[in-house]
Amino acid sequence: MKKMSIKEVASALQISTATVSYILNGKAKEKRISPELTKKVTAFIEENNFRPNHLAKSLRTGKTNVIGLIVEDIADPFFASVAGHIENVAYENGYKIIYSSTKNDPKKAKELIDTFRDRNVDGYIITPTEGIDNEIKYLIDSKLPVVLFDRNCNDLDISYVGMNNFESSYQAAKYLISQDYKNIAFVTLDSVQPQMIDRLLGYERAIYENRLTSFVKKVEYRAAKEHLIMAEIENMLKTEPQIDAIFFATNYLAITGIELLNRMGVKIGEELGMMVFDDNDLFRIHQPSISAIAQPIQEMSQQLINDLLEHMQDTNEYTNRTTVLPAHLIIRDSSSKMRKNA
Amino acid sequence: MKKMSIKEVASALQISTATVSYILNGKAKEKRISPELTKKVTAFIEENNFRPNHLAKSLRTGKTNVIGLIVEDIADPFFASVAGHIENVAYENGYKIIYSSTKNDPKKAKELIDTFRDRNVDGYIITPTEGIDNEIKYLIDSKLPVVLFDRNCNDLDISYVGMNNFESSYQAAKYLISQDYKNIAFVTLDSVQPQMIDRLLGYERAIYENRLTSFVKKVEYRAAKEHLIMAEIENMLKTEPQIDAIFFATNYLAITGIELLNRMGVKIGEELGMMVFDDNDLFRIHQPSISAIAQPIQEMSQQLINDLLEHMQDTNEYTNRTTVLPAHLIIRDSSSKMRKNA
DNA sequence: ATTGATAGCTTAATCCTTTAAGCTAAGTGA
DNA sequence: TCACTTAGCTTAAAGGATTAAGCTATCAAT
Repeated sequence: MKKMSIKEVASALQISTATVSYILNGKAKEKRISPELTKKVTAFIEENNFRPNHLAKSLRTGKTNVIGLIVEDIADPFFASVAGHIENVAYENGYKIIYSSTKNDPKKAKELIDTFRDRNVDGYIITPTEGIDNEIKYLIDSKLPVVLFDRNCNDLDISYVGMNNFESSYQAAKYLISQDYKNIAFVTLDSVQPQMIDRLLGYERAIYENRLTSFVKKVEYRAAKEHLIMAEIENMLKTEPQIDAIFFATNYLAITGIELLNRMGVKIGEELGMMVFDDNDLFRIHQPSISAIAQPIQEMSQQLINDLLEHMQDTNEYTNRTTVLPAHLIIRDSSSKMRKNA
Repeated sequence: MKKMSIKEVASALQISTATVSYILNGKAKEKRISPELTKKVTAFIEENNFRPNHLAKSLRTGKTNVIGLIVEDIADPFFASVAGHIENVAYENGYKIIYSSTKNDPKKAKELIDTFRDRNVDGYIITPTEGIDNEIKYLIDSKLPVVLFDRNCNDLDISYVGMNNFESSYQAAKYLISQDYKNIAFVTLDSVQPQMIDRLLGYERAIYENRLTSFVKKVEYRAAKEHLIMAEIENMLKTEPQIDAIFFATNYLAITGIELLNRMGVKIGEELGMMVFDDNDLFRIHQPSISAIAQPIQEMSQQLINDLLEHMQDTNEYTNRTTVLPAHLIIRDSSSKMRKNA
């Protein structure tokens, strides 16, 4: 059973395809199609369950009603959650989402942007990798709606939604200090990503302001190499036994770290304070529970998709905006003064 | 800078669009285009960075190279992980993925299938909701490649990939029994989804085989209603104090349950054995660590996308297959005899 | 010289919509 | 009666590819 075309609808009703098209697109009045005919056509379409061919429509109009979502890794709960939120709003507005993961590989990121261009997506949501500014600039120059997310490209005039990494990190570190921790280590990725650098700087500012010593451990993250990370952290703790708290710059570093500490028999909270960037069920449920900086996922997603929709609606009037949302500092047991009782 | 069309390529080189098209599609030899001309055209295309319009191509050929992925919730780590695996393989084969979440709402699921049809996706991966058999049957009847996932529709002749819920549940319950737990409660959703029923039946079989008493608690899951679930579980534990182990039928039920038990001060592992369907970082790291049945995500995803690709490659030769993969029973501290020392 | 085959292309229909421009009949005003 | 409007459509080009069928020149064989 082949799909019906607008042509068949037209010939069945002995009218032209233009008329059908106008009616389909709600331009009946504007094009002065009589209400009677409009009703007749609508009824026929309903009855025969006719659905216009989206491809032909897109070819003609240049609009696909598809949003391209390029994230670091769709399997990461953070990005998956964003994908979920975005989807809700997008679907309400008639947009579908096509996703892909860069795995933080600039080459793959470039390919993805190219592919999405080829596919004529109407708008882009991108977590940029390093060295991808040119591709993004190219999109902007082509007047294509783009919103960056999670990481900014400082040199571009473009919409961006993210959180205040520097400030949150600074506040979190300050909180640890207020709890009388004196030697706070910062475990982060060996990365030049702006958000990672901001997190580090926020920590360092709090440390310097309080005339404390900074202990920064940069580890290289590679899938399935957790034991290497553990070794590095263990080594740091042994070399610098004065460390009394650890601030993890990411979720998965913390998970690896917690596993190590459990294995080492170090009592989190009592012997070692802890703070983590990016919350997780695990941190809430762990005993003792672990303090975290929760990204405002819901708010960011909402802003993201709103910006993009607005941009897609009127490409000319839209002006870029940078939205930096505050994170939620969630204080739990791992960073309380509990350890003093030890 | 408008995008170049095949027409412009042709006229620039003073040849016909057909020639260009044949060369683009690797049919140069077959169509006896001379190697010189082929080279010339390839060079021109390369130089001017010409990329054919995918929409036009799709309109003509009827192929979009897009796979529709319909899951319960893309934000759920399980489905997100599947999405990640599928993406890898799909992209290698030139397919893009468009996703959406049913939220287990049959009405939404139907709409999604319709929308994907409208968009001419080449193949479908679906976690069906209840009452959606007709829509899926319609897809099959239209010779569209579909692979079901996670939950089967028993009445349809269709490819399916899932795990052995009954067997895994049975084995897990048997393991608990072997550890001398005598009163094992099963906490599950009040759902008629086949995989949930299988999990329950697996548990019950192990219970009956060992002449034990079954304690089944069915709770209604609704977002942000965790406290209701907690109340129900707490009530059960108070009414039936003889319960010495809990088997949670899903990940998030267990997370809620653990939170409650921590709050109640019940010592997991020592006072109460525990087993969970569907693994999670949390269960590995929790102290004591919590036993779980890990879904074979990687294997399922691989099978899923392979089946679908094969089906899409030759719709006629392909025959449906049902793949039921074994789960991984991961024994951790929460279900060892440790409690006997208490 | 004629036929046939083959290499090496081209022509033009087709996929299905959208939409600017045009056409016809009826009604209005002078 | 004639010129103009207006209502209510229709015509046909365009969007950018694919592909069956056809065309021409060359060369070999008879």
